[in-house]
Amino acid sequence: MDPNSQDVSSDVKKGQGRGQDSRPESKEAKLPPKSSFSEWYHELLKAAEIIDVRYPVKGMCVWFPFGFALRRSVYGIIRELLDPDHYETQFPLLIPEQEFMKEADHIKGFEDEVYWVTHGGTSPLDVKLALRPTSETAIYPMFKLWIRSHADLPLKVYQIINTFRYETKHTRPLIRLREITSFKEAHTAHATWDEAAEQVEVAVKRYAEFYRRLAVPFLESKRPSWDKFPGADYSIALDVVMPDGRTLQVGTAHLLGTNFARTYEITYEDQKGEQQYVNQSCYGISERCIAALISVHGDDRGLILPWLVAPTQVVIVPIIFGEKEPILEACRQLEGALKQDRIRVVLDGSDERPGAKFYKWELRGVPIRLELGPRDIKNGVVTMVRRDGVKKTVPISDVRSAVVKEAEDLSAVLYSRALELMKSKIKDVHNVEEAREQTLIGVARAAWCGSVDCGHEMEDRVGANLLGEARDGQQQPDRPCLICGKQTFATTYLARQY
RNA sequence: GGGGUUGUAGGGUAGCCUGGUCCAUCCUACAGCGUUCGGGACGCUGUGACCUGAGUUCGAAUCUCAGCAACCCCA
Repeated sequence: MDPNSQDVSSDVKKGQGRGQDSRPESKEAKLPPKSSFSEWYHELLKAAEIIDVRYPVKGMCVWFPFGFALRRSVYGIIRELLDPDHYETQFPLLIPEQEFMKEADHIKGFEDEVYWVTHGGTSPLDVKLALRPTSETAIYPMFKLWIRSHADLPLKVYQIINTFRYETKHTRPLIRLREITSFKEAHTAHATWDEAAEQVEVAVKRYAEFYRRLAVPFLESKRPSWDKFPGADYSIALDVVMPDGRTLQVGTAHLLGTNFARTYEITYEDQKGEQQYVNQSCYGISERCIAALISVHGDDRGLILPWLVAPTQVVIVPIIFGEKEPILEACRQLEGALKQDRIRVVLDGSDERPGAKFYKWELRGVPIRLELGPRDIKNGVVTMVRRDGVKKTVPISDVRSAVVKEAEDLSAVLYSRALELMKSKIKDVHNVEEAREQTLIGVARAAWCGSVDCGHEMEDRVGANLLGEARDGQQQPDRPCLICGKQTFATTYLARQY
């Protein structure tokens, strides 16, 4: 007897009764559809065991082991991209008040969001200590000590650490947190402004490569002056368009010039023997990159992870009929072969039924599933199913190469699908009314003369934020600024932001 | 910043309006045993909860206040 049909009939009966019996189709807590993005997102983080939001402090979450494994492989890419010319370091969490309060613009940007340590045990501290909301004020006093001459430049360091911000807006797991657990911040010092500015470009290129490997397309803008990093000359930002049309800032690079160097007296002796201020840049990525990764690729069934970062890249599901051992043995051999290629493979030998395993591993985004049953063994083949649904039968002798090829194809498919989706959510607009409508469902691209007044007015009248001057758009012909009508070739993105 | 909603086993819920029937309902999960296994198996047995604190009351999951936490909407 098919248990499903049993269930359906009992539901029909009960369905006419009260709401309590509304456990229809879903035998198990299923994911809400991705079209209900917010619910889907929260449910997926829990169901796929990325983040446990139940920790009893607002805005602070726990990484599940699976989520942490994902974090590890994602941040492994960042390390790989930075390590050739950056040193990884670590600076303290606590910053003394005097250091923190030195840079006026910087303080103004963060003062309402800083947690303060005021006591050691029961004794009040003489010097209050700030929990870093970001580490400029921890790092730069040390830069002053480390940098003596032009031979010490350029200096490039990064650290992957937690930061704390007392967010007053609603917190969201991975997106808006009071403890950012995975802030990768890089800090560089250079002899000249131009070199520092060039470093900002290098940083953006590295980040572009990073997101390319995650198969996540993004927008690149120069933030408007009122939205730049506190203490920066300018800021470049990357934004991902989320499924609901809002944008998520997933990376920033700031040109600090000599602003901090003057405050912290970071100088070097140039070739003529004169003291000069260094020029600095800094750039950061946080766990928002994982929020973007999850949100862009996932579907109604759960995560879809690119091969490169999937904690489990291949799952082998034995299909057992009758004799158990020969089938398991064949699976173990397959597992061993894949492990030789350093593929992250799991043989699911639990006594759940195959269907249940399929759903479970799909939820976790495993890119490739291999099924091995008596029929396959008899024919000398393996059934291979890609996470996006493509199903094939391959000779067991070819499995290793076939897996690698499918993995590459899947990444390519993910990227092009994500890119198409992003493009479909961006539209050129020619007046405020169009902009307002478009930003309800996606991103608007509009002409902006670049003046602060027009910018603010545009934000007010459209009811969305200016992401800033688009740096990745195709050259636009001159068009009239949405507000003042002045001809300009500059383009800005407008969006509702997370 | 403003407004709203909510907090009952690991997850989802019923009960709350109208206090006693509740050592709290159902689904799921989990543990043990057995039969199973090509898309969410079944049977039997078992485990597990009223957010925290104060108050009202003979009596509080239920009413009041405060705290903590979560979600939604608007700026």
